[in-house]
Amino acid sequence: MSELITGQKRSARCTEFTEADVGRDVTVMGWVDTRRDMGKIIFVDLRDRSGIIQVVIDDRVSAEDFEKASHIKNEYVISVEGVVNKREDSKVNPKLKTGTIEVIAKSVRILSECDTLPFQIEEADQVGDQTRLKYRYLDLRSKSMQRNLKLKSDICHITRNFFHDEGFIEVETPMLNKSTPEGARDYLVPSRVNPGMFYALPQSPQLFKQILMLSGYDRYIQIARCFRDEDLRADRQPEFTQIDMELSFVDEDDVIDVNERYLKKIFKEIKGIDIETPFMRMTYDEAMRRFGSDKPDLRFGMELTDMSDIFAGCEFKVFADTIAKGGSVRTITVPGAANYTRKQIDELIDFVKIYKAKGLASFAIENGEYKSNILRFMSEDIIAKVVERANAKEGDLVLFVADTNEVVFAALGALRCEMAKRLNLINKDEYKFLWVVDFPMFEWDEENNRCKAVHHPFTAPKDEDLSFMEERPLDVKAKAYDIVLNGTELGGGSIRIHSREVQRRVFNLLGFTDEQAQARFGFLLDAFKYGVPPHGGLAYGLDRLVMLVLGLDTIRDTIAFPKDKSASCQMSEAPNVVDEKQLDELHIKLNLPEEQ
RNA sequence: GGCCUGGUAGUUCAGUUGGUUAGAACGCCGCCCUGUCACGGCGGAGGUCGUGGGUUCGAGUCCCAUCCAGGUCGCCA
Repeated sequence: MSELITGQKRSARCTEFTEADVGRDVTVMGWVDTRRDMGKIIFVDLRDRSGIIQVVIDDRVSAEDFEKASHIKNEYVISVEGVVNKREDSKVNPKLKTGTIEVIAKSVRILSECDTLPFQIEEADQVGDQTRLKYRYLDLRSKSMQRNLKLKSDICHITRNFFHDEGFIEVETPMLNKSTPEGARDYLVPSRVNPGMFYALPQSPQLFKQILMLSGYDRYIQIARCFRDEDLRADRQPEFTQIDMELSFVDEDDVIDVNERYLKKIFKEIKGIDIETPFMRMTYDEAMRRFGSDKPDLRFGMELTDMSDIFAGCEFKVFADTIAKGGSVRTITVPGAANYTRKQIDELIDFVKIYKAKGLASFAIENGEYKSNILRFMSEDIIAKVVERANAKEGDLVLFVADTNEVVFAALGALRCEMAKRLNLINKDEYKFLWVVDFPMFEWDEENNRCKAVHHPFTAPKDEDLSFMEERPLDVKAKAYDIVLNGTELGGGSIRIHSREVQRRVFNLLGFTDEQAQARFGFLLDAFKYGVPPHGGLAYGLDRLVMLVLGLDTIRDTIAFPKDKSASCQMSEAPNVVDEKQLDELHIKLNLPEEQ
């Protein structure tokens, strides 16, 4: 049975009624959240996106309508005409916003029935991901998903208002672009009218926003969809949304300043939290040295300590050799973990192996005694120095990793976070913002035996490093900055190169000939011949921002229709195969791997 | 591509050292109930234990392979 809405108009959403409406004739519509049938009286909790109001159906409706109502089940869509009634004190439900009132039905219509559900809506967030995503339309009815999407909408609204008030102009950039093989893999789109040619979906609006600066738009903002064909993670989707901006006639501090005010506003309006500005700033080098990470979580301590000078040339070959080869020995001091068992330490060893560390040495102070698997290699002098520098006290556990700096930082940086989690050292209500600045300009690409841009090739080097860029490229710092919140990178940006000369030098260092650079980024380089303002910008991952504000574990819970781990949509079954005919039109022949 | 964890009723899970007919909660179906709000009461249905193979007198449980899902490393200029 499916009745018409004809002649009815919804008075308001379920929880938009108050005691001021008592006595008023109203029409309410929504989904049946629960139904309590007492035989001659039926209670229905009617739900819409605003929440729940109780409807009472008894002999005040026609016999026909009562019969209808007795067959109502969960998630039926119904409409009820009735009168708002104030509940007696003993019948108030303090759990509902509308708990002091209810609607006494005069008539009931079943607008739509509902099959048996694959899962109960109120339990949706306990259901496995695959089932939730297959029936995403039901999952989206849940309180938590409705809250998440509403909050994301609010954040977008605040974002647009804030940047509009700051003089930013919102401009759309194209979805169909030229592919540039640098960086992440592109999603490709074949062009039917240009056989054999492909567009690429944007990984970010980077080049276009720089062009907009050159064209004089001065301050640009876009809430832009971006695409990257890389493997997925809990916090990574193949399509995601950036809050993308670019500003002209600025240096680093100007970009940082406007964004601190922006984040302050978001947290004030969304969470009611006053965030202190300016945020702390830390260079990349310091972040790596102290936390083993370029996105450190500052909500807890356990900083890394360099022990290399203490162990240089020591008896313990593993440490001594590592140091001699240019690596390092570093530690973290874990408070109150001296009683870790052999088994627990073994778990930690397995943990650091994920990050390529070959092992993990430990040193505990328990009941005034030293316990260590490397104690026999440590002289009293070394022990004293380690205890002092690690600031190790009774009950502490000092964990050592010896390897190349890269591996030591990765392993101890991750271990630091893991131990904080295990020891419950993280205050979930705390928000520690940090600007990580002065990223290196280049890193060495072993595979191609050349320099690679850490950020992207349009990032400006620090003014003071320009003079030695060709001699010592790996020492050059960039005018690049990341905004980090509680150990997650919320966004990043840089001041861009606006000098053709500097741009040419950077391309040369990256191993691009003028011709190659022209072939890939020609339109930008050409444009830059016609008067470029100094400019820079920043982009946030909107979905990640929402995830952090809401304290969610996965970015999927901030996206209405996300992809699963294999980048497929369980609901719509994208991607799918296409007709021969479609491929023929595109002049595409498939060359699939042989089925086993 | 590597590693880790998991896959048992519609859902979430339990299932002992391998041992009769695989359980619970919620949901679902039927009946009863005029103030419930996680309503309650009575009764009932529902499972090729992801798939294939192996070991065994006997496998949800052990072994091998494989598929699927999630996490993670690589990757993400």
